Amino acid sequence: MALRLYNTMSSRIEEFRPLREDEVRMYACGPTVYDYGHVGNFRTFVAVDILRRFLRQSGYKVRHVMNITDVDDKIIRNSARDGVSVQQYTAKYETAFLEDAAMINIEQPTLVRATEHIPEMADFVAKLVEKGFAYRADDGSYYFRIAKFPQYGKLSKRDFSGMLDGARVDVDEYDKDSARDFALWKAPKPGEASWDTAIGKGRPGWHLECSVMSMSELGETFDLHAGGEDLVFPHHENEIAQSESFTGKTFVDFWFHARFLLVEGEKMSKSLGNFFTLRDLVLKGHKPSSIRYLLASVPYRNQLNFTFDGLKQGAVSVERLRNFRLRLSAGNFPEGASPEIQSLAADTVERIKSALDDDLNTAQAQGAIFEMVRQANAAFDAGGIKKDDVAPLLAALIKFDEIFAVLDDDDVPKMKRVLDWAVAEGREKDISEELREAVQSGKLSGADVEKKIAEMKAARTARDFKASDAIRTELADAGILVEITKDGIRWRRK
RNA sequence: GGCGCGGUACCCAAGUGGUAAGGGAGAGGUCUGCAAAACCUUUAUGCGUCGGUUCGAUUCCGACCCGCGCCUCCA
Repeated sequence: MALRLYNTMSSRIEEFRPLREDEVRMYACGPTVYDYGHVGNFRTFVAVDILRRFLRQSGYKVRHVMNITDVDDKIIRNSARDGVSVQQYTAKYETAFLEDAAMINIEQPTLVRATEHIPEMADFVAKLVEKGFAYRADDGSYYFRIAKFPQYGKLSKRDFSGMLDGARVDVDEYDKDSARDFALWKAPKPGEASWDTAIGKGRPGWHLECSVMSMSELGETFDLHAGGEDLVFPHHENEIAQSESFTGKTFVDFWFHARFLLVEGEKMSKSLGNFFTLRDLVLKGHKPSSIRYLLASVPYRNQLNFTFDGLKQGAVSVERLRNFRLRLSAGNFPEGASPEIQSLAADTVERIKSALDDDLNTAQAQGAIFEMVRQANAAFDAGGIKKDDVAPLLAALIKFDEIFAVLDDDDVPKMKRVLDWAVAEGREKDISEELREAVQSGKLSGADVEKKIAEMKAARTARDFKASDAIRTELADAGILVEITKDGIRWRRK
C-alpha cells in the first residue's frame, strides 16, 4: 500500500504520488526567528519531520526545504528595541531554533533565508506588475491584485467574489485598491531596515518570500507544501495566488497542515501562563525524548492536548522501549529461531508501515510496537526467544525508531546544554531540581559506572548484600538506575 | 455570522456498519536476599444527548448540547 495523505486543497485523503517517481520535493514554512520556539511550533515541525522520515523510509529521495523568516515587522521592531542590527538579532534566535530542533531529533532540512534572496524577490514583483497582477502604491509598496486571480480562496475555501470590486473599507494605512489585496513588497518606514532594489527601496512581504524561495529551490511545481493550520489563510492562499499568477502553472500538489495543540486543555497563550518554549520544558526537568514522543503520539491532524502528565507518560513509554532493546541486546538466548517471534516481528513492521501509510497514524504505529514489546517480553520470560529471533525484533524496533527517534538515550548531554545555556543567560532561578538531578547522572562516565558494577558483582558473589546495596544506593544518588536480572546486572541513567 | 475539526474508561488516545487498539495510573499476583525491571490478571454491554436509517450503529443521517480552530503575518 502506498502513502495516503490528507490534502487541504481537495479536503480529502488522497494517494500521495510525487511528480518524479523516486523523489519528493517538499517545502515547509519555518520559523520567524524573533524569539525562542514554543511547543506549538515544534508540534508542526515534528509532524513534518515524521513525514520526511517516513517518505525516506518508503524509498523516496527527499528534497526538503525550509525557510527561516529573518525579516518581518516583529524582528524589525525588536531589533530596534534592543539596539542591534536585524542580522545580529536573528542570528541568535536562528541558532537557538536549530539547536532546539536538533534537541528533539528533528532532521535539518535545506535552509533558505529571506534576506539572501532579496533581488530575486524584487524581480518577481516586477514581473507580476508587468503581467498586471500587482501594482505599486504611492508610498512605494507593492500589492497583489486579487481581483485578477479568480481562484483566490480555493485552498481555504473562502468566497471572495463579493469583495473583488474595490475596497469598501480601507483600514490599512496603505492605499490599496481593495482591502483584500496583500502586500508583496513593503516600502520602508523611517528607521526601518530596507534593501535597495530594481523596484525601489523596501523589504519583501512574508508571503512573497516563500513563493520565491520554494520555486527557486524546488521548481515551479513541486509535490508538497507544509505548515501549521493557521497558515492556510492567508499565507498559503497568497503564495498560491502569487506563484500561479507568475507561472501559470499549479504551484503545489499537496498541502499538508498540522493542527494546533492545546496546553493543559487550553489554547496556549502567555496570559494563561501555559506558554512554554522547548527550553522551558527542559528547565523543568523534562527529557527531550519525552517531548518528542508526546508530540508524535497524536496524529498530526488531531488536536493534541499537551500536558505535564502526558510528558510523564511519554517518559515512561520511551523508557519501556529502551528497556526492551537493552533486554534484547544483553540477554543470552538458545540457538535457533521460533516461528511465532519471527512472524510477530514481521507483522509489526507491516502494521507500523500501514499505520503510517494511513495519513501518518502515529498513534496506531505506537500501538503496534507496544504490542510487539509486550508479546516479546512475555516470550522472553517463558524462554521462547531464540538467538535468531533477536535480529528481527531489533529490526522492527529500529524501523519504528527511524520515524519516532526516541530510542537513543542522549537526553542527559542535551539537558546539560540547556542547563549551561540557562546559566549563561543568567536564568539560574529557572533551573529546576529535576534538571540538576538529571544532568548530575551524566557526571559518572560509562567506565566509572562499569567499575562500580563490577565491585557490586563481586560483593554479590560473596553474598555481601550490604556492600552491594551501598553501591547501588551510591549509584542511585548519582542518577544511575541499577537492575539485577537473571542474566546479570544492567544499568541506565535516570 | 462564514468555513472547519472534535466529544471513546480515572487520565492520554486509536478505531470500526457486526459488537471497543495502545500507553499511563490504580488494584491483585508471579519472579526476587531486598529493590528494580519484566510478565500475568483486572478497570467502557459502553463510545456527548435525543431521534432516524438498518437484521444490527460508537461507526451512516438529522437536530441539539459542549469544546476547539481559522476568518487581523500566531506553527
